[in-house]
Amino acid sequence: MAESKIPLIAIVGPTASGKTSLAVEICKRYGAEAVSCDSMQIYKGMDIATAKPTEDEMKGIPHHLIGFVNPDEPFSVAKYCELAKNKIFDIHGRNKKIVLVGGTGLYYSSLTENIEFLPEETDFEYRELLRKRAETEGSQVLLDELSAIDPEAAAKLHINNLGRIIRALEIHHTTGKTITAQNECSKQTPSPFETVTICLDSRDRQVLYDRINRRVDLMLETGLLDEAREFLSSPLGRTAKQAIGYKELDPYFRGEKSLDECIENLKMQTRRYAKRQLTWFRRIDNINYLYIDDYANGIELADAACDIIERRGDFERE
RNA sequence: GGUGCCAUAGCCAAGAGGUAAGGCACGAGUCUGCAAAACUCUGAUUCCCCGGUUCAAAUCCGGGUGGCACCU
Repeated sequence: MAESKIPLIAIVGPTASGKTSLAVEICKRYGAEAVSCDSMQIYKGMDIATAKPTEDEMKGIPHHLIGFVNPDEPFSVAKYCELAKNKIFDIHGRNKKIVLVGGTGLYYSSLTENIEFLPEETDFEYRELLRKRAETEGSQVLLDELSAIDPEAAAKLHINNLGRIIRALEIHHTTGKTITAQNECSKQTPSPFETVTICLDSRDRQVLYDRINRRVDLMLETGLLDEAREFLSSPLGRTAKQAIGYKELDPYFRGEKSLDECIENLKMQTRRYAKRQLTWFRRIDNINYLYIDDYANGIELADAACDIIERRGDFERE
């Protein structure tokens, strides 16, 4: 049974932990292709802020699902999973191995756990309606309504988490099922993948934070300001506009804050993002941790990664 | 040298005799169609130091130390 599954190597971890270079090294060793698992690198442009791998960094390894969506288009986990699955089947069909690489925990989990998304689950107008009702009647009214149809879901939601309360009601509205039941249904089909996951982290948090700070400085040196100026002046979808790296610089362009203040804030937001990423991966079982401060260089780190990968027996080096 | 103001958590900061607000950061956590988002939890046995007044002092008084401002 397990043999019919597609073996997947996944490299995850917080931003600036070195996923890209490790993934490229692993791809080289196993003759694999890289599939991105990143909610922001999917967009065209946005190269510097999202730290997209450059041609140089890719070292000839094909990278998929990077830079193919316009920033004014909304995107979603559901779309990601559909595209990623197709990509993986395609690569596997060509008898190549796959390395999934990226730091978007939701995308990673949904793909590897094979969460099923149905086509009729969204209704933006209804969402808007609920949002207006929350303004006039208060969130508690909506939470109470949810409690009446799905007490389990309501019990787990905090009153301030309006977005999730609305989503739970929206699902009931569009599918007739509670979100609790719906979530149960969405994980009925077993995953077609057999995944070995490696999460990069640092034993000393400061090591990671120093890398983040340095990388932001590097982004500035390579033209982040120009990219941000252009980004902020073009139409944006609701996903892309959340990217870290542009909105933090906006107060500077508007003359409201000094550049230094904005840069400090950008670094801080990036550090906090890294922390949330770690929280996400921490609660997933069967993740192998590799600590970047345990290794002298990328080769040693890749050797350690290969040891973990080969223990599973699905992979042979080329 | 003189005068005035200030000193509260890592940072910003309220409190003005009745037993230490709040914000940010840090740390931890939640997560099923916006996820680089959104949301939750968490910190001072003590208010620069010493002494005094008082049933009671971060709050009042005296002295010291440090900072800022102005004057000579």
